[in-house]
Amino acid sequence: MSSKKFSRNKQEKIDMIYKTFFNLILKQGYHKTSTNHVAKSAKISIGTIYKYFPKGKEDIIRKYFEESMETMLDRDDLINLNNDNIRDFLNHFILELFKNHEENKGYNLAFRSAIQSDNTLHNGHKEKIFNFFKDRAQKLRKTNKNFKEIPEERLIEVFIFIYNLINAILYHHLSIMELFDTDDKLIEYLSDLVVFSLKYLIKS
Amino acid sequence: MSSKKFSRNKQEKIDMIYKTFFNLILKQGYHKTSTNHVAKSAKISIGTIYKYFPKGKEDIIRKYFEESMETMLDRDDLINLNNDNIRDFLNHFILELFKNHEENKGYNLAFRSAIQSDNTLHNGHKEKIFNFFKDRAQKLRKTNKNFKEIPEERLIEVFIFIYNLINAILYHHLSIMELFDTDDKLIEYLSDLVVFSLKYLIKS
Amino acid sequence: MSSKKFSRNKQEKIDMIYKTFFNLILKQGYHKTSTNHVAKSAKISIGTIYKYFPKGKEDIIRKYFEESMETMLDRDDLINLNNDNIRDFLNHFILELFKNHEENKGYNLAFRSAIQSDNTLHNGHKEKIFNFFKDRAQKLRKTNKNFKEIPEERLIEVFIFIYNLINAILYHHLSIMELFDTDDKLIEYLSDLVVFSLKYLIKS
Amino acid sequence: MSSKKFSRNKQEKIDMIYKTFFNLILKQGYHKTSTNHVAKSAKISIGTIYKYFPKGKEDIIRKYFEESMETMLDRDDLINLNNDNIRDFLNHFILELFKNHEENKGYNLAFRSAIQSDNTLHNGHKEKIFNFFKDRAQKLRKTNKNFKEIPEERLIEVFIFIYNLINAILYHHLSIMELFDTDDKLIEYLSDLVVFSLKYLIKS
DNA sequence: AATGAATGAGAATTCATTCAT
DNA sequence: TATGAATGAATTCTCATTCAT
Repeated sequence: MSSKKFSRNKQEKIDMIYKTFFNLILKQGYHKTSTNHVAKSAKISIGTIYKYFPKGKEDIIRKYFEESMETMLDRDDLINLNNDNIRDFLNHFILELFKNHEENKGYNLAFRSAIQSDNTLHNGHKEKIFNFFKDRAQKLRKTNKNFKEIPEERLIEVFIFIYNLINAILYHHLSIMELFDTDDKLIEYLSDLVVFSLKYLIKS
Repeated sequence: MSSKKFSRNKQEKIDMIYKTFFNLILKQGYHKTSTNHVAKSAKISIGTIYKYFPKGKEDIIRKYFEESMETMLDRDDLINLNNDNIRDFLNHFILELFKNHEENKGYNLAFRSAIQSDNTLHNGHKEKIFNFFKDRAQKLRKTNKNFKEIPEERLIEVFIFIYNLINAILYHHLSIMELFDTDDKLIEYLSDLVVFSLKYLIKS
Repeated sequence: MSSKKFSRNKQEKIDMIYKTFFNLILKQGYHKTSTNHVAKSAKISIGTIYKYFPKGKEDIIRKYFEESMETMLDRDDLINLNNDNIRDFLNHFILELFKNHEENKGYNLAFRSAIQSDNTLHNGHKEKIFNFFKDRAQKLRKTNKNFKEIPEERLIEVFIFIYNLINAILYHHLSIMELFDTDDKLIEYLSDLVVFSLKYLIKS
Repeated sequence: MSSKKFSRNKQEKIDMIYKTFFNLILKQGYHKTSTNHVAKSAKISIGTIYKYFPKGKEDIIRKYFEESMETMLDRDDLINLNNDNIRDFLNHFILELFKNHEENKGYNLAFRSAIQSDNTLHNGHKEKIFNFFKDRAQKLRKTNKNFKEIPEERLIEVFIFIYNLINAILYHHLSIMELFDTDDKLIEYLSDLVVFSLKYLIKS
């Protein structure tokens, strides 16, 4: 019971650190946000931050990313993909990315901001994405005739491109949200865009 | 001749600073690249860097950006736009962005990397883009019937979106270049993509 | 006890910084005394100096000055001033200045040295002196007939002049101390000097 | 003829350097005034400044001081001093100091400002003053009965004190000028003050 | 476990001084 | 002689990280 309480406090603190850190990055940019500043803003001692995140800033981002990737991407939707529901899958995938964007706008922007100034982080991220889609591509080529014809490497590249394209549109300079009346129209546009793009990418 | 040599040295030094700075950013990320490090790598004294760029890193990026924006965007292509050559204009515009990307891949990536960690710079950049397209939108609405019907603000937003979309694809996580056999195919894809997108954006 | 030790260490460090800084200024002059040099001499890390004095040298002097002004001037001697004890008051005031000079010779000289090379500091100092004597002048004019006749502004100016005169003699080029056999004779001289001067200043 | 013109240009430049340097010190304080800044303000190249003043700032002040000391103090007034005209001599001496102050207010303040932050300069100054009054004291003790009784060292000290007292009043925090209606009254006050002070100093 | 004072390497920036032209 | 570009040591200041309490 007491350990439960403790662990809730611990998680609360960790969440507080995430929240404060990413808020500060949004306000000031990554390299102007210091761990000491985070500690002061979050009213948590700098010692505690280093207890939970021994490597400091890098650790905060890496751990947040690991948690959020698990939440966002670690599902088995792709496995059941077949000829008939490619469009459904895409809609579903894009919707997930979009929902994640809406819910974690600040966090994700901060993450991207951080990744840009830290090559280690950037490469870790790329590797993670690559492995994720490599796994999915392999499964797809085993279970789906259409995909068997596409070389594995190409399939991975295409998936990554789609993933990046959607993210780029959602995050890049932030101007897109205001261009569509409703979220549904945006989702529709993005799905159509991906289908449109796939034709070029798969065949070329 | 002696004065010529002087001025050549000056520009050579400035170019050397740009080159070294952006190379280092590409290698190490923005916030790990210090002015002193640039000086040492470029074999130029730190004093010289601060002579030409009194505010340090920020100035290097800002000045490079100003120069490259002028080179890249400051032309009058849009003025001659009429009903018949929208597609030509788009092709031309995308080609320019693409050529700029090819020639200045390192510089531009570094610039984007830097912009992500510096909000002042980021806002300056956004403002510059906005003003550029505001000017173009106003000219277009005066000379072209089709555009007159679109509100100025919307037109600016759409242009910015297109600009960002292309840049996002060209720069975002770097995976696109390997997906197309030839540059022409990439350009074709991008043009088609923009035309495809415009339908959604203008009407919505 | 542990908290006591903490706070004692803190004040000890601050005092050590003051002591070292002013000693170095006395030896080398203000602008040749760097914060790093102070840190090294005081065997305190440069970070600690900036923790307690975030604006560096300027802060050290300003804070010391604020503390010493409070110690030296922030008393209510002037309030009880009446017709009969002007001479006593003067003796007392001069004695205070003199004691302060004796005890803090190094600090005060350093402060004056610093003030000469820093206009911001100088103006802050002048303002502080002015406000101090403005307050005293206002109180005096309310409670003392003789002073009521002297315009407030004039009274402030005269007080400041007296204050500066004494300080100038005590600090300016350091030659006075050796001219008098005993401190009492010096104090007597200074008091007589002020009384002598007041005749000129009040009437003119 | 051409050499004459040159030498006038040279002196003009030197005067321009003095003027600019001391004006900048008055505005910004000594240690914030850089030689490069002087060069830019005076529209004289930094190379030229170092031609005339090879040791930089220190040299500018030292040379100006040497010139101004010669102008101000290098006269034989004291030699003819006798019993009857001590008061006249004092008036004359004070008037000289006062005139110098009026004419070179900026220069002198700057000089004092500079001296405070540079111990070499300060010591040089003290030595110069000491030697000047040593010379005068020796002459006086040879020619004047009254002074013979005062030990040479003491006489020098008293002279220096008087000199410093007047200067302190004239320069110290600048508040005196506004306290007297006319210059004559100020001079009178200063003379009386010195006579008043001498009684204490000579006898003690 | 939690705290936050303390550390010091390293980044940004200045400025006296030199030297090629 | 005059110039001012170039230099780099020295300075100010920041911030990730440690460790005694």
